Amino acid sequence: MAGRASIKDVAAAAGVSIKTVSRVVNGVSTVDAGMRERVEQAVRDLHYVPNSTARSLKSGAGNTIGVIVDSIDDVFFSSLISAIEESALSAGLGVVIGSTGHDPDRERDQVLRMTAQNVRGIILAPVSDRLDALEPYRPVLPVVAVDRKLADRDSVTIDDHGAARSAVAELLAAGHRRIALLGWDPDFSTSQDRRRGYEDALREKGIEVDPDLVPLVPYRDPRPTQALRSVLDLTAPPTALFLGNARLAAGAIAATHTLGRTDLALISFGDFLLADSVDPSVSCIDQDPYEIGELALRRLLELLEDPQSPARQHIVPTAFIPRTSHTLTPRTLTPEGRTR
Amino acid sequence: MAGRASIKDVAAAAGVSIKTVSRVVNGVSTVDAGMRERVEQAVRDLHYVPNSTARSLKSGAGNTIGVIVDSIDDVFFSSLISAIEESALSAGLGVVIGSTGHDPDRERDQVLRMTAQNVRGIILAPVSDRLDALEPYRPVLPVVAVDRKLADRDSVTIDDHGAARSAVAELLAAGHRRIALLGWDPDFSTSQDRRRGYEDALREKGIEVDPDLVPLVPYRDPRPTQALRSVLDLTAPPTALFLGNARLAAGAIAATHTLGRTDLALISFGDFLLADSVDPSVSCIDQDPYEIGELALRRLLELLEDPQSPARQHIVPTAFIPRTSHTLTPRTLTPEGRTR
DNA sequence: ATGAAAGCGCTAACAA
DNA sequence: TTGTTAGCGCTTTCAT
Repeated sequence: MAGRASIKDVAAAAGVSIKTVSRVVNGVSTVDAGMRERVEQAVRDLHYVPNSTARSLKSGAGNTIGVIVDSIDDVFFSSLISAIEESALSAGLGVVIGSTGHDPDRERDQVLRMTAQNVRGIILAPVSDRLDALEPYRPVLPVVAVDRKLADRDSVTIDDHGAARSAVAELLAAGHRRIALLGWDPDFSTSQDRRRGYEDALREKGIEVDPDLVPLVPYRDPRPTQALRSVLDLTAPPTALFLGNARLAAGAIAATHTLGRTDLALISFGDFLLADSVDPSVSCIDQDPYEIGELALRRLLELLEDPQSPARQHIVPTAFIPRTSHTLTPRTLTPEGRTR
Repeated sequence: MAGRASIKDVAAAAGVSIKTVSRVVNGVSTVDAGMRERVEQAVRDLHYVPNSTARSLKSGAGNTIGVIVDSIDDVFFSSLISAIEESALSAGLGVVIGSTGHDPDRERDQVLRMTAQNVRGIILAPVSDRLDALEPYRPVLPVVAVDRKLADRDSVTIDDHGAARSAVAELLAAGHRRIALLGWDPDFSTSQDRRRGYEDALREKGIEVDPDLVPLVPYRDPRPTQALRSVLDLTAPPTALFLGNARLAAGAIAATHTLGRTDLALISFGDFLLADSVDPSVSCIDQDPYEIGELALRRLLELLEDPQSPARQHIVPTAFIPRTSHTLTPRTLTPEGRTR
C-alpha cells in the first residue's frame, strides 16, 4: 500500500461494499453491528482517513473557508484569524489563509485561488472597495468583509470616524491645540475615516487643520522616526500626537523614547502589548479583533444557511482606555527645562 | 447558471470538447489559435475558474500545505505563518492553518483533518513528541517540525539549551547570584531545554540551583504577576530575572513596572515589540521566526521532491541583543533606598 | 490537433 | 440492511 488507503481498500479488507464503509464512516445508524465492527477494524488497520476532497467534489461544497488579510503578522489580523479559526473549528470548518500585502492584484489572485479551492465562503479585509472577480459567484460564495467595508457586501467594522473624533476631543480637552496625526495613509479607507474624524474634532473647536501635522506614513513603515521628526521640527511643533494605528504606535512610542520626547501627550488608535508599561502609559482606543472575527464568522455561517439574506453592515463598538498619556498638558503650560 | 461554471459549460459555450478547454486552461501549446480564442472568450464570459479540488482528486496531490501551531495569535507563530505563507505562495501552494492550544488530542484532530483535506505536506509545532497518527502516511505526506523536535522527523529549531545557558552566563557575569527563571512550563520541551541551560550555567559557576527561583508559569498565562511576586517575596529574593519566553516577557515587564521593581536585571528569551522602549530596555535572545518559517518550507519542498530524503535536524542560530537590562548590577551593590 | 472514454474517492439514488 | 450504478469536475490514455 504505497499511498493512503481509499474507501475501496477498506471495503476489500472488510469484505463489504464501499457503500457500507461510507455508511459506517459517516455514522449512519442502519448498519449491522457485526459489519460495522469489521469495517471499523479495517479502518484502523489501514489508517483510513476519508478524502474530504473527493467528498466535497461530490457534494459541491467544501468544508473550508478562506480568510484573506493584509498581512498575517499584524497583531490585529493574527488575533482576528485566531478567533475565526477557533470558531470555524467548532463549526467543523477548516481555514485557508492568504495575505494581500494590500496589493489589489494579489487580492484578486488570492480570491480566485480560494474560489478554485472550493471554499464555502470568504472573510476578507478588502483592498479594493469592490470585488468584481467575485460578483458572478455571489449566489454561491458568501463574503464577509472585515476592518474595511466592501460595496454591497456584509461587513464587520468599527466606527473609525467617530472613535478618532472622540480621541482627538480628549486631547483638545487637555488643552492641546497643535495635535499631529501620525499614521495617515490614503491607501487605507480606515485611515481616511480616522483622518476625517481628527479634522472634524479640530473644526468643532474652531481650530484650523494644518496639513503639516498630518504627514504621510506608509502603513508598513514599522518605525516612523522620520515622520515624528518632521512634525517636531516644525516652527510650531505639536504638543500631542494622535497615533493612527496600533502597528505604528509601538514604533512611534519607541521613537519618542529615543528622542527623549516623552512629554508629548498621546492617544493610540488600537491597544497594544505593553501600552500600559511604557512611561507614560499609552491611552488607547480599543478595537477587539476577537469580537470582530467571531461576528464575521457567525455572519458567514448565516449566509451559508441563507445566501439570499440581504447585506448588513455591522459596526462593533470601540472603547477608550484612559491611561496616562492622554492627560499630559501642553509643554507651554509646563515650562521647566527639557533636553533637546 | 446558478452555481459556478464547470469545464463542461465552457466547452458547450465555445463549441469544443472539454479536453480542448482543459488544454487551453493548462496552457498546452498544441491548440489551434482560433479555438484557443473561442475558449478564452467563453472562460471570460462564464467567469470560469478551474476547480482545483477536482484537479487534485485526479492527480492525487493537492496544492495546499498545512501549518499547525499552538496558537495563531502568538507573535512568534504568526510571524512564522506569515513567512511560510509568503514562500508557499511563490511556490504556488495555498496554506491551511490550524491551532492546537497545545492539546495533544486537538493536535491529532488537526493533523487528521489536514490529511483528509489532502494537503501535500505539513509544517507543525508539535505538541506530542511523536505523531503516530501520521506514521502510515510517512511515504506520501512529508512533515517538518518547527520550534520543537519530533521523533524521526525533519525539524527546524534553535539551540534552546545553549542560548539559555549563555544568557544566564551574562547575568552571572554582571555579578548576580540569585537569578529567577520565569516561564518554566514542563509541558513544553523548549521550556525544559531552557531550564537545563539555566541550571547548567549556574552549576558551571558553582551555584546551587534553588527550585524556589523557578516557579511554574503556565505558558498561556499572559500576566505572570503571581509568579513574580512569589519569587520577590522569598527571604532571599532574586536580583535578576531570566524570562523564559517572549510572550511572558511582555507581561513580566508590565508587572515589574507595576510593582516598581525596574531595578531587576533582565534577559528575555525572545525579542518583542517595544523591548527597546521600556526603561530599562530589555536585552533579548533573538530567534527569527521568518528564517525558521522559510527554512521549514524550503525543506518541505525538498521532501516533496524526494520523499526518501533522510530526516535532518536543522538548528537556526540565535543572536543575543544586548540592551540595558542585562547590565544592571545586583541591588546589594547599589544599596540606596527603594520603594517596596 | 482534437475528442471519447475511463477513472480519481466519494456519496446519492435506487434496487435487492 | 446491504449493494449497484451513476456522476461530481477534472485529467489522462488512446484513438482519430
